[in-house]
Amino acid sequence: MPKALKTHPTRAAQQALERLEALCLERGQRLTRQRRAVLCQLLAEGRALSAYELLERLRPEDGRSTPAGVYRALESLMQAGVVHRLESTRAFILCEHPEAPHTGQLLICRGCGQVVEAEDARVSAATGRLGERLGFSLDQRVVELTGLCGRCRAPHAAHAQ
Amino acid sequence: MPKALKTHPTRAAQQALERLEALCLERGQRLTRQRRAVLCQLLAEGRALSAYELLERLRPEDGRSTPAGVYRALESLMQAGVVHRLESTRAFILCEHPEAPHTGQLLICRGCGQVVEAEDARVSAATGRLGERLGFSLDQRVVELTGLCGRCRAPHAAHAQ
DNA sequence: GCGGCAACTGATACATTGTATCATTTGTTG
DNA sequence: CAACAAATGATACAATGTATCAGTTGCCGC
Ligand SMILES: [Zn+2]
Ligand SMILES: [Zn+2]
Ligand SMILES: [Zn+2]
Ligand SMILES: [Zn+2]
Repeated sequence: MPKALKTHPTRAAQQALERLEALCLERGQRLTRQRRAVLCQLLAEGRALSAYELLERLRPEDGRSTPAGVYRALESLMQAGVVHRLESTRAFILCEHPEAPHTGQLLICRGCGQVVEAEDARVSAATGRLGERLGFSLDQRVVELTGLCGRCRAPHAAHAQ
Repeated sequence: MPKALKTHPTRAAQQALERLEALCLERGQRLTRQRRAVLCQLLAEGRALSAYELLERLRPEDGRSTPAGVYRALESLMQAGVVHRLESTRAFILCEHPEAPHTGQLLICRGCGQVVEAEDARVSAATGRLGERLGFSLDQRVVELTGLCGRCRAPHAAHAQ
């Protein structure tokens, strides 16, 4: 009788979690204890985490977590389209727009670690056409733009969190 | 008296090597034995290699090569703009257009491993504008498009090389 | 050429990230 | 409940990348 792991999410987070869980099921992924736990942690953290950072956070609640387990859970969640992997930082983050599966762009701030997910039509069109022009049929598009976000670039602004 | 490593490049490769070496020097990188050796191997191989594949190939000629040494050489060559790192495969490849430092796009074939480097104005413009729109000042743009190249997609074509 | 200094190297150890394997457990289906 | 596929637990290992520090090398001005 494996009950859900104890977490204390806010009401909104709870709803977000349910929405993500529904999407996983719709897309043919079983939603198991480990997968739910990974989802919870990513939601609670609100930023990108490495697989081993996830593991650290899961261990206290489930001493049986292992690297392989975490990677397997992440694999399933990426399959379901609710998690993305950041290739340039080797981290994982919740999808911000999981309703429709998509090929997005990720903007990563060096300063605060913030990741913003975009779905820019011009970028998508341009990369698609580039593939065509060079005779490639693309099945994965990694677009990761790194720099400083507005807040981190502001000259002497108080660090408003 | 560390003489240059023994390699037997073609005449054309030799010229390419000299051109790359000149660029490294122009851009303020010392061109040492290890760096030259890494450059040679990448040129000889003509495809992307992981740091440890490079190490395997360097060891026979220079038993003192170490992972740290290879990574340091690669770091310098990337600084000089003559080598790129493929984030999505964790490999390194010679730049095809090293004359002008650039933010290019890489197309990677799953079938044959071929990497094609592009400098598409529309993609560059679109990613640049996306960054601006979201208030980011970008300093790195990773655009890696993976799929099947024309040859690998050809239905029953003979494997013409 | 020669001293002095910064950059680079060699050596070693270690840190991080990701997989393989296989016996066991769990969930679903009939 | 039986049977089967999927997922897990446990363990070990593979692949990728860094830290440290003593010693060496290349460069620059004399
Ligand atoms: Zn997304
Ligand atoms: Zn920021
Ligand atoms: Zn290039
Ligand atoms: Zn191909």
